[in-house]
Amino acid sequence: MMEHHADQLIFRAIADPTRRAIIDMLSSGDRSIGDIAAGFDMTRPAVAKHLAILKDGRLIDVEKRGRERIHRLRPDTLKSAASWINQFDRFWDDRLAKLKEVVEEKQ
Amino acid sequence: MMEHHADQLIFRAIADPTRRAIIDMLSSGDRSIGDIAAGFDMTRPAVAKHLAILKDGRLIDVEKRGRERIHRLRPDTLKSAASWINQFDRFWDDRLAKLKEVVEEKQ
DNA sequence: TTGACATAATACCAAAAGGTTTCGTATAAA
DNA sequence: TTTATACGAAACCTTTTGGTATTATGTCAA
Repeated sequence: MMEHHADQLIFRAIADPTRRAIIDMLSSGDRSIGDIAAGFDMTRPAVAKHLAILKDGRLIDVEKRGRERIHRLRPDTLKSAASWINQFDRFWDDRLAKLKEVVEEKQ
Repeated sequence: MMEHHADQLIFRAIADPTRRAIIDMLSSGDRSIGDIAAGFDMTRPAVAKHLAILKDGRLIDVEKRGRERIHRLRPDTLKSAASWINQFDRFWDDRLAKLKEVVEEKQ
């Protein structure tokens, strides 16, 4: 089951809780680095690093507007991660069905 | 949007490509550490550490059987990660619909 | 009982991650 | 034109991560 390099960048991007919080924040509207940093107890360069990693994972796009950089969540990329996770749906169903059988037997 | 510590352990567990490969491997059957290590170019202690992290994230269960430890994928835990990702479904749909509008306007 | 085997536990190492401070540059505003 | 602002980039520090090698322990098998 060979995996693409791009997938690894996505998983790396969502591995950090700060970056997931940034994703949550951007889902309610586009923001500059300063706006985002204001929501965290962290310096701007630190936030900028997180944003660079999110950009590497193609989870956000950046648009230069005047002296600001507006960060916008991409509407598609997270689906790659979702699809890996969802391949276990059949596994879950099978296992939970077996568990149900065992439980019902014991009654 | 406060997040549970347990969630962080799950994301940490799936962040590493070796651990995702182990998850894939275990989805086709339970295995001992030695079995798993045979599938990787890596020493047994290294694999054992990955398994410990997967266990912390409650993605696998371990059963002591004789002198072996059998590792079994849990059928439920990955759903927490899936649910975080899936909360963006509405966002994707909205954005893609808007993109479609823009594209059609330009034609 | 003795030897082989599966794993645990520990110590150790290099590289990556996550943060800071400092300084430089481009743009906006006075 | 001068000043303030938003950001980039680099240097640096500390902790975590992912790996190794080594040694110890418990269990099976001859």
